[in-house]
Amino acid sequence: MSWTDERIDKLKRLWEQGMTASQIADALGEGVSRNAVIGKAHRLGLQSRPSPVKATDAPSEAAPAAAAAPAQPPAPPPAPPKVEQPEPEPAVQASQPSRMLRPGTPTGPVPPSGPPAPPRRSIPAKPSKEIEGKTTLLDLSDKICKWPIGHPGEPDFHFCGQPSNPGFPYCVEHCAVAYQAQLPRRDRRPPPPPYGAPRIR
DNA sequence: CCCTGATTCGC
DNA sequence: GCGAATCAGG
Repeated sequence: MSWTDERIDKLKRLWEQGMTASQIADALGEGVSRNAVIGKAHRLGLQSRPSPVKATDAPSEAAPAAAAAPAQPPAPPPAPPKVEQPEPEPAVQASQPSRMLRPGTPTGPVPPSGPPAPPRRSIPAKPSKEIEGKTTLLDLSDKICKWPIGHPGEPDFHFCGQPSNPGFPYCVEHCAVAYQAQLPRRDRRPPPPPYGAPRIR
């Protein structure tokens, strides 16, 4: 397949929107590889994005040096999984599964001392939600609606937290928002995907 | 293993 | 110009 203006345009938009090369690749359709996307993106002079590999660092010997501070984490907001066209909705999402949602190394309580901790009860270590009243990153599971409320970085950013629609990352309510085929508004079926709805892929 | 983007190089 | 193969880090 060739790079028509149309496809190039789509590539640009999606790339700048923060989609990964492979996501863009299969968004562009069959016969487009991740490499093709990356190659084209580079040839187009699109802004390179944080790569896992950034070698080309040749410090001779003494080279501790403070690593550059990551001003902005490389997690721009891809939109929630629409079935078809992107549409300005909650333009925020916890996109990739565990990889991106991973809270990172537990910086938590440091077990300092020798004596083995006696079995504590009475305080189930599950403060965040019950106390905060908000569903945070740490509360998420496959049973919890991960629909973002607010925007990442904002102080009160949290997640919906309702029981998720089994098989879906969101509750029924938000599934209805997230999964919308681009159909004429007339015959757009109002009800959200029911249990066991076929997964789109 | 999976993923990521970057680069190379034959076509 | 294109993209598979390869590289290299997460």
